[in-house]
Amino acid sequence: MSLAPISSDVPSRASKSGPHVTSYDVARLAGVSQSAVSRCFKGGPGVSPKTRAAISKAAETLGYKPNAIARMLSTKRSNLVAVIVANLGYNPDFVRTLNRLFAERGLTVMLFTLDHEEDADRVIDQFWQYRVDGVVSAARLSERHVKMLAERRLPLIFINRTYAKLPVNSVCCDQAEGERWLVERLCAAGHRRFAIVTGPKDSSVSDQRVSGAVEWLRAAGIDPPTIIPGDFTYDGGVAAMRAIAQSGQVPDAVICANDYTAIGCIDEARHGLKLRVPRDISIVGFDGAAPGRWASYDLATVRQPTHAMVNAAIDMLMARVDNPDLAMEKRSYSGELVFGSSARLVKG
Amino acid sequence: MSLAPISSDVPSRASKSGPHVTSYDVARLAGVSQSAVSRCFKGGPGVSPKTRAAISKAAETLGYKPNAIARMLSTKRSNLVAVIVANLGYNPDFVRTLNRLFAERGLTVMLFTLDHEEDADRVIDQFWQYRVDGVVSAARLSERHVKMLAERRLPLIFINRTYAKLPVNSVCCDQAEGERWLVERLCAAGHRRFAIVTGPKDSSVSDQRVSGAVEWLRAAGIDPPTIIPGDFTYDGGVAAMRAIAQSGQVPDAVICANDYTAIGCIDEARHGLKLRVPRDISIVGFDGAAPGRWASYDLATVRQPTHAMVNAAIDMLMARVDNPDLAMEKRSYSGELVFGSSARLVKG
DNA sequence: CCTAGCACTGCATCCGGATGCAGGCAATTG
DNA sequence: CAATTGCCTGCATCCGGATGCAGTGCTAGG
Repeated sequence: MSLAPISSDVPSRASKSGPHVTSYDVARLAGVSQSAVSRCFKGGPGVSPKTRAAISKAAETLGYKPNAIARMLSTKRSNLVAVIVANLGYNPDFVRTLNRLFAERGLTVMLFTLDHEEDADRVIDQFWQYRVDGVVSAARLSERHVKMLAERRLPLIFINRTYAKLPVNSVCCDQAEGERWLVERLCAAGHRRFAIVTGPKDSSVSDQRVSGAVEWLRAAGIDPPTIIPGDFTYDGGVAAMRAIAQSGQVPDAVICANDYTAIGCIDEARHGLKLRVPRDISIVGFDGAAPGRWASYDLATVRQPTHAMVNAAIDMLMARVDNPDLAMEKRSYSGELVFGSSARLVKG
Repeated sequence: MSLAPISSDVPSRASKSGPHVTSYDVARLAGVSQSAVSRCFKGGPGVSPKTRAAISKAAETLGYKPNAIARMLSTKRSNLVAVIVANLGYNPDFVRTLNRLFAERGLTVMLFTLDHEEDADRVIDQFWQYRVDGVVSAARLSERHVKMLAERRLPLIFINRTYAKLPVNSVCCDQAEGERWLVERLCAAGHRRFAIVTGPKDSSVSDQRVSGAVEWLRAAGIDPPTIIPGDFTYDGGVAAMRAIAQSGQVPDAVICANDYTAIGCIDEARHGLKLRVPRDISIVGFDGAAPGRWASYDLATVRQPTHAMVNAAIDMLMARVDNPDLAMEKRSYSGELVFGSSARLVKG
C-alpha cells in the first residue's frame, strides 16, 4: 500500500544502548526479525530449533529480558494481582501465604493496606490503572466498591468476608462451626457464665464468630453472655478484660473474636486481675496466630487452614481471570480445634 | 512522506467498547484530539480551561482512567517499587510502614519475600521485567546480585544491611550503640556471666549486634560470653535457652539478637527451666517488636525508629530514581532503649 | 518431476498514552 | 493596522512486544 521508505529508516529503531535491551537488539544480533524473538520468548511452536538457538544465544549475550510492560499492553494480561488487607498486623500469615503461592504461579502481588475504608477509592483506582488481572481481598469493601469491580469485570475473591445482599466469591473458614466446638467443649467442662469479646463493628468475621458462639450457647441452654466490644488487637483484649472485671460479674469463660484479643485478655486476667488461667477463668480465641502457641499463652483456639484457603482463593481467582463469566462461588473450610491450656476444654 | 490514507482510517482506533475506556474514546466524545486528553491528564499547562473542562466532563461520563501500563511504556517511569523482605514474620512493621509511606507518595509496592537466597535470581528477573523504578531490600542479597542491580542502574536501598566490601545505600539502626546501652546497664546492675543468642549466620544485623555486645562486654572487663546460635525466631530462642541450660553454666544475663528470640528465651527460662525472670536471669532483645510490650514479657530491648528509617529509605530511593548518579549513602539512626522488666537494668 | 502440504519467517500493524513539531489563532506591541 | 509573541491544538511518531497474514523454502506424495 505505502511506498517503500528509505531503506535505512526501519532498522533505526532501538539502536542506542540504554540499560534496557529490546527484542530489536536481540533480533539484529541474531540476524532475525523482531517477531521471531517475540515468538521465541513466548515459548510454544512456531520457531525452528536453529532460530531458537541463535536467538537464545544472542539474548544471553545481551542479557535480554522481555519488557513485561510492553507485553501487558498488547496482551492485556498483566500477571499482576492486587491483594488488599485491612491491617498487616492482624494476620501476616495470609499475606505471606498469598505472596508465596502467587509467586509460585508466576504472578506478582501488589499489596494494598486499607487502614481506612475511605482509602478504598484511591486503592481501587490505583490497581485498576495497572490493569491487575484480579483482586484478593481480606479487607471489607463497601457494596459500592464490590459492584464497581463487578461492572468492570475484574475478578474479586474475598477471604473470610461475605455479603448478605451481594453475590461475591469468597473463601471462608467456617466460623460458626469452630465456635460450636469451643462452646460445646467449654460447656461440657462445666462453664456456665460466658463473656464474648467481639471484633470491630464492621467486621463480618467477627459477626459470624460472635453470633455463632451466642447461638450455640443458647442451644446449650446457657444464660446469654455478656458482649464486650473489642477491635481484634491485643490492647483491645486488655481493655475488654478490664471492662469485664469492672462489671463486677466475672465469667467462667471468655470467648474472643480472635487470638490477639484472647492473648490480651489472658495477660490482663493474670497480671491485672490476678486471676489464674484457666483455673479461675477460661479464655479461648480464634485464628491460629503464631503467638498463641507460645508457652506463656498456649491458647485454646481454632486454627484456620490458611494454606488451603489461600490455595482455593488463588484457584478461584485464576479460573475467573480465564473466564470472567463463571458463577459466583463460596467455599468454606473447617478449622482445626487447638486444645491449648488457656481454657478447660473437654477433649475428644 | 507517506500518501494520505483513506480519511476514515485513523478515527477507527479504539472504537469498540471494551471494559477499558481509552483516551481516544474520551477525545471523540469531547471533540478534541487524543493528545489533548493525554496532556489534560498529565496536569500542568498546555491545555486551555475550556478544553480541560470538556475533557473532564467526557472522562467523567465514560469513567475514563488512564492506562498506567501504556504510560509506563512511553515514559519509562513505572511508579512501581520492589520491596524485598527475608520473611514477613520477622518484622511486619517495616513492611507495613514501607507500604503506607510509598502509597502516600503515589508509588505502588511489589512485595517479594526471599525465603531462600536462591530465589533472588527469580525475584530480580521478575521486578526487572516490570521495570520497577527502584528497590528497597530488608533482605540479604549476594554480592553478585547487588552488582547486577548496580550495573543495570536500578537504585537499591538496604534497610539494616550493609556490605563490608561493597558500596551500597543503606539505612540502619545503630546496632552497636544499642547493644552498648544494654550491656552497660546490665553490667551496672551487677550481671557478670553473659550468654548471647545470635541470629542466622548470614545476617549482618545479627553480626553487628552480636559483635557490638561482645565488644562492650570486653571493654567492661567481663568474661567472654557464651555464644549460642539462633535464627531470629521464637522457637530458636526456646532452643537456645535449652542449650544454655544443658551447658550446665546458667548465665546472669542473655542478650538476644532480636525480640522474638528473647521472647522464646523468656518462655523457656520460665516454663521449661523454672527460672524467675529477671530475678534469676535477665533477658534482653533488640527491635521493638509489638509482642515485647505484652504484659507477659515486658521485654527490655532497643526499639528501632521504624518510621524514620523507612522515611529515610524512601527519600534516598526517590532521590536516586531522579538522579541515578548520586553517591552511595549510609544513614544510621539511634534506637530507643526500652526499660522492660525482663531484665534488671540500671536506669538513667 | 510436479504439486500439495506444512513449518517457518518477516512485514505491517496493534496495544494506549506521551511528546516534538508545526500550524492556527488571539492578544500584545510599535 | 501590521508584526510579533505566546498559547493551544492536532498530527505523526515513539515506547517494545504480540500477532494476523502472506510469502518462502522444504518435504512428501502422486
